[in-house]
Amino acid sequence: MAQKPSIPKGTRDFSPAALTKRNYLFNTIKKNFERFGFQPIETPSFENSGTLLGKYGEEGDRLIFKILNSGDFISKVDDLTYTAKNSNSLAPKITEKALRYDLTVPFARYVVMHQNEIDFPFKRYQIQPVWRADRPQKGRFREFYQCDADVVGANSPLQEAELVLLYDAVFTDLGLTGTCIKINNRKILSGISEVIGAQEHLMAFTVALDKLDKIGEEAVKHEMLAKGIPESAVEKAAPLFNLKGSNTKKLEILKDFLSTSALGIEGVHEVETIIHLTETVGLQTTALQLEVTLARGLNYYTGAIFEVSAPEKVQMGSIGGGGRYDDLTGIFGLNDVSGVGISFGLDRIYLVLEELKLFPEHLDTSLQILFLNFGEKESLAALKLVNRYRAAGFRADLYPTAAKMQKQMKYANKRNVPVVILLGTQELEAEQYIIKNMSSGEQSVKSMDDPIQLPKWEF
RNA sequence: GUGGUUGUAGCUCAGUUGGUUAGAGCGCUGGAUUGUGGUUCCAGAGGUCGCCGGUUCGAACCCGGUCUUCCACCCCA
Repeated sequence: MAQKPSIPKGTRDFSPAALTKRNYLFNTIKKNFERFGFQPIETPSFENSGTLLGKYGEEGDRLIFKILNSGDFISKVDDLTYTAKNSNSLAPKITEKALRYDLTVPFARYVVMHQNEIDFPFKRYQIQPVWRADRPQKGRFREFYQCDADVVGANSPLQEAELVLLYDAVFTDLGLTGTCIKINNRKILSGISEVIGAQEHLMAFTVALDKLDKIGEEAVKHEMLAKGIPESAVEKAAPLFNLKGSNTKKLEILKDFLSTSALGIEGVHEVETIIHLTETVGLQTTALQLEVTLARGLNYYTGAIFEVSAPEKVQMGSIGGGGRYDDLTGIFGLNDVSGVGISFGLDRIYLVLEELKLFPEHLDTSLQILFLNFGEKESLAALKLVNRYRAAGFRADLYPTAAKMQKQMKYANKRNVPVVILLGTQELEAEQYIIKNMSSGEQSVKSMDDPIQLPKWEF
């Protein structure tokens, strides 16, 4: 007996049923991307290590899958590095390529490489798998699809507003009501750290602040102090921990709080504009909410930050996120190209739709008609008929062998085929065939000459 | 990367203080039923108890390692 096959942890096979649903999700998102004027691109599964390393912080580098060089790579390593047995110094010498970790950095690379052929502003979308050497958990995999839409070369807040509308359009299309788009601005966060006198602790401050709704106020304060943020600063920031009320009210409080920080006020104005713009157009099913504690990990964001949370009735983290990054292409040598983008967490949205039973019932792209096989002569006639049905746009198939009728019927049953066509010896002689409805058991006889069409009870 | 958790038939799970030949339901195959599926009845196949090693007269059960699963961190979609 052969060894039992397996797949690496954090990876998945997709069955026909699951993939049909996934495709529905992909297609709905794609359709809306295109409606909003985004164009598709694809980039390679793996990039040169240098393109990816150092772009996601130390933590990110650890999670990048590195690809071993081909050939006799080990003999090319100098003795000193080899005998040192240090992974960190050895790895760069034997791995020159790495699997894509996200879509944003390769996109930045793409923009820089193709800057002369791109017409700015460039709106692109990209749906491709990415890989992370993470430890899997529920809704977290080592291979998963990301689904991004970004605009580069336009720094008007109109773009942010458009992206909010795009989120709304997609979730509305999917029938997913009750999602909440949380918005914040990096400049507000910088302004806060400036005002409370913790400028040099901006990162630690935002990371801790981001955890507020998860671990609570006390724990956040504790973490801030532990990270070296002065107690006076934490106390000063305290009023922001419980910022409640409408967006307008929060904006008022922030304006007051940040009055001494030019940067902070700029951020408040940006958020105000985005909220105003989307309110003018109107959101269908999602809510837009200013959330001062929203930070997000990626440190390339410089302006607006978004995060989408699933409807409250389902236990699921964020199902999307994004923001503005002014300097992204800067790391590849192209300055002053502002970008803003959002991302959809496909796997999580899938889980949410599944849990709320929001997938349409008639997604089935599987067989509509199965022709039973009664033997050589009969199947020949059936084959001709199958092709006529196919030409008429039906998904039709002929059972490949003249197996027992019971077996063929069972097969039709299991595959959920709604209609079975019987063309046996008697029918062949009479130049007829029988159409059978598998849910009602109803049958009707048709002549071979009749037009290709199913009775009314079908579909 | 840290700490914990899980693994028995295709699936969901039983399995006594370590004791002969490891069970059930569902599913699968065949038959009752040579041209009619879902129901019913009968029969059958299918397991190196995740893997490797150790303790023992004897291990699915105890111990160690490893892989896997899920969870909490870290981080993130």
